[in-house]
Amino acid sequence: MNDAPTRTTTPAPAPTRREQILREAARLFAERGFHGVGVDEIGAAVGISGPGLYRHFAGKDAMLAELLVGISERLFAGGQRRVIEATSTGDGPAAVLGSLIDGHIDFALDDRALITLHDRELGQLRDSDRKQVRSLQRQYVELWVDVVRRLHPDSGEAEVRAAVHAVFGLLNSTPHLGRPGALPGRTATAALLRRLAHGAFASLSDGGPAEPAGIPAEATAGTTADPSAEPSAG
Amino acid sequence: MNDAPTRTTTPAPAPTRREQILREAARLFAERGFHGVGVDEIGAAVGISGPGLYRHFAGKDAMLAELLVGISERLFAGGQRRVIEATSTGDGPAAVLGSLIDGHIDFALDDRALITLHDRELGQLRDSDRKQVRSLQRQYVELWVDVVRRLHPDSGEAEVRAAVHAVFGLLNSTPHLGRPGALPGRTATAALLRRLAHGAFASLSDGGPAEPAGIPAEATAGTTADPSAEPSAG
DNA sequence: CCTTCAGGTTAACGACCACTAACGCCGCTG
DNA sequence: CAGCGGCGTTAGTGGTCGTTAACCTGAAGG
Repeated sequence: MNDAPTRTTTPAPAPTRREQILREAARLFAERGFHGVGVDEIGAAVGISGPGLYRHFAGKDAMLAELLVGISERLFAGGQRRVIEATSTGDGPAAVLGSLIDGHIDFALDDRALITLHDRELGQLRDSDRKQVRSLQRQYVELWVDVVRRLHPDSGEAEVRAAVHAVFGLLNSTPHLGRPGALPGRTATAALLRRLAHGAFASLSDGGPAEPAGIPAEATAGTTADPSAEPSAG
Repeated sequence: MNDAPTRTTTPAPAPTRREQILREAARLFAERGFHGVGVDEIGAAVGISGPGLYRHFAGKDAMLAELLVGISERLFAGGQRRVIEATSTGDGPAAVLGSLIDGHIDFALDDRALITLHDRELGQLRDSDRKQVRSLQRQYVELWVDVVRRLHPDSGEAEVRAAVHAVFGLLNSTPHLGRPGALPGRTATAALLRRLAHGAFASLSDGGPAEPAGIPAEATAGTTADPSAEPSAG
C-alpha cells in the first residue's frame, strides 16, 4: 500500500532498520526459499518479532519485490556505468567486456544471496514487479550482447545471447563453492572466474569442438555456422 | 514413513502412473518451487485429484526425494559409465572430459526441470535423503575433478573443483534460454554449450587475464585484499 | 503535563494445505 | 458368484502462516 518511509529527517546513509531487515530476509530466502521462511524468522533475525515487520513493509511479498527490483537495478546501472566509462576512455570491446565481467564477479561475490534469489524466486512476484525485473534483466543482458557481438561479429545474435546467459550461469555459481576451504580467498576466486569467463567467450571465435566427443560428425552438420539468428520476438 | 511400493508385481517398463506423476511434479516444482505447488495441482496435472497421489507416494516430500535422488544417481552413473568407456578405449583425458561434457549437456537439455530442482530444493529433503544426494553429487564432481586435474596438472585441486562447479553452472543455464526460438535447435544449443565449456576449461592452463580489466581502482577497492572470507553457509 | 507518533508487543483470525478417513468402483482370481 | 485388492473419490482435520487488531512505551515538542 505504501512505500515512502525511506526518507526520514536526513538522507541518512546510516544502516537503517529497513536495510537490516532486507539483508536478513535475503539471506533466509536464499537459504530456504521464499515460501520456506516465515515472517517470525525474519523478525527474529533482526531482533524484533513477527508482525513488527509490518511497520516497515507492506508484507512479505513487498520485501522480496524490493530485493529483486533493487538488485536488478544495481546490476543494470553498474553494467551501464562500466560500459560508458570503458568506452569513453577509448577502450576496445575486449576491455569493455572485461569490465563487465569484473563487475558481475564483484556482484556475485558480494551479494551471493541476492544473485541466488534473482533467478530463483522471480515467479513469486506480482505481475508488475516481475515485469520490471525482467525488463531490467533484459537490458542488462543487452549490454553484454552488444559488446560480445562487437568482439565476435561472425556469431549470430541468438548464439551470443545464449552464450551470455551461459556465462551468467558460470559466474553465478559462487553460491555452490562456499564449502569449507573451497578456495584460498576472494581474490583467487575472482581471478578464476574471470579466466573461465574469458575462456568461454573466447571459444566463440576459436572454432572449438563443435561435435560430440568421439562421435562421427553427422547430426551436427550446419550448426557451427548458423547465423539464421531469428529470435522470435519475445 | 514408508517407501516400499517401488516394486509391484512386475518390473513393468511401461510408462506407469507413478512416472507420470513424477514427471509432472518435477515440472511444477521447477516452475513454482516445492512449497509453491499443492498436491491438488500435481494430481490435476495427471488427471486424478488431490489425495489420490497418496496411493503412489507416501507424501509430497517423498516425490521430491525420489526426484532428487533419482537424478543424482543417474548423473553419477552416467558419468561413471562414460569415464570407464572412454578410458577403456585408450582415449586420453581430453576425450574423457569431452564425453563427460557431452553427457552433462544431454542431461541438461533433456531434464531441465530436474537439473533446476537439483540445486534449488535440496534443502527441503529429510536429512538422510539430503545426505545421499550430496554424496552422489560429490562423487560426480570427483569424476570431473580427476580428469580435469589430469588435463591441467599445474592447477591446484581447489581451483579445479571450483572450475568444475562453475562449468556446471554454465551447462545448467539451459533453463534460462529455453524460451521460444532461443536458438535454432537442440543440436545448435548443445554445440554452443560444448564449445563454451571447453573454452572455459582451456583457460585453466592458458594463463588468461588474472587481474581486473583496466578500471580505476575504486569500485574494486578492498577486493584485492585477501579476507579469507569463509561464510559458514550450511 | 499532555499529545503525538514511530516502532514495538501479544492475541486472534482466516486461509491454505498436507494428510487421513471412509467409502465406491472394477477387474481379477477361485 | 464371492471376495479382494488396486486405484480413485469426497469430506474432514490439524497445523502452519500471513496478516490484522488492539494495546504499550518512550522520546520529542510546546
